[in-house]
Amino acid sequence: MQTDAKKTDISKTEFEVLDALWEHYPASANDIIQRLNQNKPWHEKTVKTLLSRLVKKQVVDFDKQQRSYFYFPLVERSTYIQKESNSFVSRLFGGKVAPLVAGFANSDSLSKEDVDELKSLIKKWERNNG
Amino acid sequence: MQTDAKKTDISKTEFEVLDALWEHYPASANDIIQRLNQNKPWHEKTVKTLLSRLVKKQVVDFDKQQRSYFYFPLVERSTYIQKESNSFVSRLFGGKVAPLVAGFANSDSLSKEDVDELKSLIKKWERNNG
DNA sequence: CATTTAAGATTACACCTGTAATCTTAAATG
DNA sequence: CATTTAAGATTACAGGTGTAATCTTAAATG
Repeated sequence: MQTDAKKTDISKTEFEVLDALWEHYPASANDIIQRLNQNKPWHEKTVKTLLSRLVKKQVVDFDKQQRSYFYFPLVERSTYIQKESNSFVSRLFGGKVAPLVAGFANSDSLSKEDVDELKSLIKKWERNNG
Repeated sequence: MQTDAKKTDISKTEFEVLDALWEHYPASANDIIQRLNQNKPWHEKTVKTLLSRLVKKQVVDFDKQQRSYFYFPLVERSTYIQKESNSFVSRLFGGKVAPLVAGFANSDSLSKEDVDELKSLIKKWERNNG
């Protein structure tokens, strides 16, 4: 059995393409290009290159319909996000998420909504673990 | 006036070297190498290359003493960390930190200490903003 | 059916990265 | 002073990345 823990990193631009795909799929390359171009003026060829790379990295696949492909993600956004978050918090905060939040609090980047949501999920955590 | 917003990214390995420097500085290359080698078996040459790249990126500088250099960081860890955190949370969570914490809660990656610290900083936030 | 599109595949290319090895040269040693 | 270190500078080198342009070719069109 292969270790298979292939650290297939997704680059920042690849992530943006993947994110547009997660937004709605299956999607043709043109769908994705249109969605992306509402924010970023990326060349069509660039987006297609990124799609190919995502396919090669086995994080996206497609169904062939006539001449064009209909892409879909092979990983869930939540899964990917969680992995990235863990890795980020490990690298910069020794794995503890609270200091990250503290940084936001200290730089006035914490909104009332954030605080409300935090309070609510703490309450939930305490119901389950307290 | 130059835009100067030069996005000089620091790579992951560069960050590890910088982190060892933040731990204690000024420090000679050998100091840093020793500190790093308690965890990672990096070749001396590799660490020196990374130090040079950090200097070129103007995030580290040094004072020359005899034959060797004494390095020191030009950016504060907290500043760097905060920038990276903002950028990360923007990219993956639309800028809201609470959903990131929610992810940790849902994957059982939230410890009692985390929760206590979160409660305490929420209390503080409410004293200042509530 | 012949020709034009247009989709994806292939190629490009400079810079970044991880990971060192080799080169220079001033300082330490004998 | 001559020679050996050893510190940093320079060079290396195979991927990865951002950003496309060109090539192939099946499908749409006339």
